[in-house]
Amino acid sequence: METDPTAAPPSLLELTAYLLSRVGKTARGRLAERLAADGLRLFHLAMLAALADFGPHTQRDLARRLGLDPSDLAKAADQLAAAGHLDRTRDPADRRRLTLTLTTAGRTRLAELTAEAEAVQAELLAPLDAAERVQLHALLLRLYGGSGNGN
Amino acid sequence: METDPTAAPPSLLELTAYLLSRVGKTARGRLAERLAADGLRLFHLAMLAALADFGPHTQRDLARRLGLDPSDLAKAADQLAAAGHLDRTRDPADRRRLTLTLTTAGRTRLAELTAEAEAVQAELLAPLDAAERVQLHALLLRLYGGSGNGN
DNA sequence: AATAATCGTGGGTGTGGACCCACTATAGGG
DNA sequence: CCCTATAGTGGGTCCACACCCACGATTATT
Repeated sequence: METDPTAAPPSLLELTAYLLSRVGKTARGRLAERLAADGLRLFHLAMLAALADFGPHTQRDLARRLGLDPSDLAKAADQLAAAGHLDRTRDPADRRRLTLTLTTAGRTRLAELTAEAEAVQAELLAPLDAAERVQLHALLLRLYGGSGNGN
Repeated sequence: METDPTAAPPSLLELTAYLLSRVGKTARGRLAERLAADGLRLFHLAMLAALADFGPHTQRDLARRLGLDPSDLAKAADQLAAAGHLDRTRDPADRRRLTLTLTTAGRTRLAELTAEAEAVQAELLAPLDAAERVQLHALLLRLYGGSGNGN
C-alpha cells in the first residue's frame, strides 16, 4: 500500500481547502446524479425549498435569494410549473410580476427529494458516527455563514 | 434579519450534503481563482504535488494517479514543461514513454503555490479556531477516504 | 516479419454553469 | 402623454470539465 499507484499526493491532502473542494465535489456530484434521475437539478430543489420555507416569491425575488440569474430561473420555473410543482400567477397589483407558489404536489415532491438527498447524505457520511456528523454540520455551517453566504 | 431576502432556505442548510457541496464549491472557486492569476489550474498544482511527493512518473501513471484523462494530462504537461516546471524525457528503455520530472524551478513554484493555497485556506477557515480546523480536517479526511478516494 | 498492444497527442464532443443582451409588457414619475 | 425603469423571457455566449476517438511511434507477441 505504500506503493499504491492511485494514491493522492499527501501534500495536497494536508490542505483543508483541497479536501473541502474534493469532498464537496463528490457530494455535489452524488446529489446531482440522484436528482438527474428525476430530471431535476440542484437549483430545482433549492427553488422548491425556498418556496416552502419562505412562501411565495416573485421570480425576481427568488432569483435574488438563490443567487441565480433571473433568466435562468425563469427557465427552471417553466419546468417546475409544467410538472405541476408550482403555480405561476400574474400579480394583479403589478401585472409585470409573476408570483411563484408551491402546489401541494410540489410540497410532496419536495419531501421526496429531501428524502433522497438524505439517503445520499447517509452514504457520504457513512464513515462518521452520529456525534461526528453533528460536529461536521456545525463546522460547515460556520464556514458557510463566514463567507459568501449571500451567494 | 428575519426577513433577509437573500437568506438561503433553512431546510437546505439542514442538509450536511448541501452544505458540503456549497462550501466545497466556494473553496474550489477561491483556489481556482488564485491559481488562475498565475495561469494555472487546480490540476497543475496536483501534478506538481504528485511529482514532488512520489517522484517522477510517466504521463500514463500520473494520469492514473490523479484520475485525469491521459490526453488532458498531456496538454497540461505541455504547459508545465513550457514554463520550465518539469522536464519531459523520453524513457530510453521504452521510447514510447515520457517521464515527467519536477525541476528545481518547479519545486520552487510548488512551494509558492502551496503558500497561496494556504492563504486562501486561511480566509476560508477564518471563522474557526485552531482546534476546530484540526477537527474539520480530520473529519474531511475520513470522508475522503470513505468514498471515491481513487478519483 | 507480421500482428497486436501500448504511450502520447491532436482534435474533437457533450454537458453544466454563469452570464448577458435585446425585447415585450407593464408601471411610475414628471 | 412621454420617458424611464422594471419583470420576465428567449436566445444566445463563454468557460471548465470530462470524455473519447484516431493516429503515429514504439514495443511485445507469436
